[in-house]
Amino acid sequence: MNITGIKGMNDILPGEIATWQFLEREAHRIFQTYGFAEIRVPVVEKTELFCRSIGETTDIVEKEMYTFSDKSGNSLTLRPEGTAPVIRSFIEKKLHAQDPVAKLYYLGPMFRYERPQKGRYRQFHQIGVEAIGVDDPKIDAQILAMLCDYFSAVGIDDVELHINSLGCKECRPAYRQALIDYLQDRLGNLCSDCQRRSQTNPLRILDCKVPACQEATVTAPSMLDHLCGGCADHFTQVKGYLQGLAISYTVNARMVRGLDYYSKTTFEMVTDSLGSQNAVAAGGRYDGLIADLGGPALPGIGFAMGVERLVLMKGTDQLAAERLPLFLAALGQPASDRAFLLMATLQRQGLRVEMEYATKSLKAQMRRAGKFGARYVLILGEEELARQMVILRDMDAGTQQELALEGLEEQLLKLLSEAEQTPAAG
RNA sequence: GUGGGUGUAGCUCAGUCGGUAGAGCACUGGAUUGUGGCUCCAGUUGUCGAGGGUUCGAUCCCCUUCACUCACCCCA
Repeated sequence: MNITGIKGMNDILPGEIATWQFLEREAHRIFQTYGFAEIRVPVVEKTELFCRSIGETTDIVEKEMYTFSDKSGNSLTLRPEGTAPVIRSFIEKKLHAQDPVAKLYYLGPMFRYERPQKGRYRQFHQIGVEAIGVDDPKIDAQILAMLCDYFSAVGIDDVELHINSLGCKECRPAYRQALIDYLQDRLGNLCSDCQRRSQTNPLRILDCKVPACQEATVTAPSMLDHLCGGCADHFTQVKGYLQGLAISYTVNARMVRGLDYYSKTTFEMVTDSLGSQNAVAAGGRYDGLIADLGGPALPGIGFAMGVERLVLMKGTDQLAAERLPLFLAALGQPASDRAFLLMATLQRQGLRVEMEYATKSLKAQMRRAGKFGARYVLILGEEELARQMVILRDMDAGTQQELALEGLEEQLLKLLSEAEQTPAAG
């Protein structure tokens, strides 16, 4: 039996890497435009970090973490999300001492032991953003604007922005109790999952997919009606700024977050093109988290995007591979050696060149050049070499010309840079 | 953790009412002694997911198992 990869952990193969690089490149470009700086934190942290930040009773902490002991007996965990490590670093490195506002982004693999399905894997990748130190609703709106900007930049428009407010530690407990009271005499109408949720996470019942549960809760109290003055004002201002920025959104009072640290503004970028894993990006405000982790009492807000889900939506055959400018076809060993040197010289000049390594028929080499989509093929034939010449074939026009071997590199570089100015139709 | 679906060539799949397999694409070569994309011709590729059972004989039937996949759950 061959050694196989691990369930739910995928290889990202050359054929799909162009999409990944594109999505990452656009993230770097846009986030930096908005003043965010990249931060890279380890993939492994002390287990305690995630227990304290995500919440001891969440599914992530209770049953989905890759936790193990290292050789000194420390309990370590592969990060299941990116916010906690970034905040840990922020506190530990005292980034707040240098600048009261920190705008950070990160990208990389996360790990959760879940049953894999479409858009959900055990090693998955997130691109995330954290803005720390600002409680003004302007930053909420700006984060959302940046998120929308990203989606339009990468050409994914089949998404909808949903926003909500979860209140704060002042107003949420009262709402939670009001909801529990409401559900008390309706428990019989709820699905078995929701009966369980009524004990563990009553807010979750609001976005249960079972129609009966939706019907049973149509008149349920809304968090938005129970926000305290500060939270209600904050949410109103966020919506106002979004309108000012012409960002369309849907208020979804039933949207809940899976991690305990969220407060006030929460949001999701959802789609119906991914099956059941419909959130392609999600986030929210986490005003208590930094203090909870032993740092200064600073507010924060952020989001994470699931890269696999972005890739699924973007597709991997959209981005055509850049065509090859030049392919070298050589006939005979001396010509092949010559071509090899020429290829190396041109590559050092920054030109992308390919050749056939084995000695094969010209037909086979031309076929290979065609497969690369080569713009030009340089044929180093034995007869021409004897005359100190080579043939340059224009693959689009089907024409060819002889070039002198002397000064060939300069001629090629000149010709190819001209061809680049006026790209022919593929 | 629970439930459904699927495992046959590198890929997408067909097939054998049980007699150890085929198509298209891809790949290689040829038609053009040294010229790609179109066309035509030829060729190569399989432990028929694994283990066991029934049988003269199993890729096909039965059992077990593993893998993949979708959904529940959960979430990016």
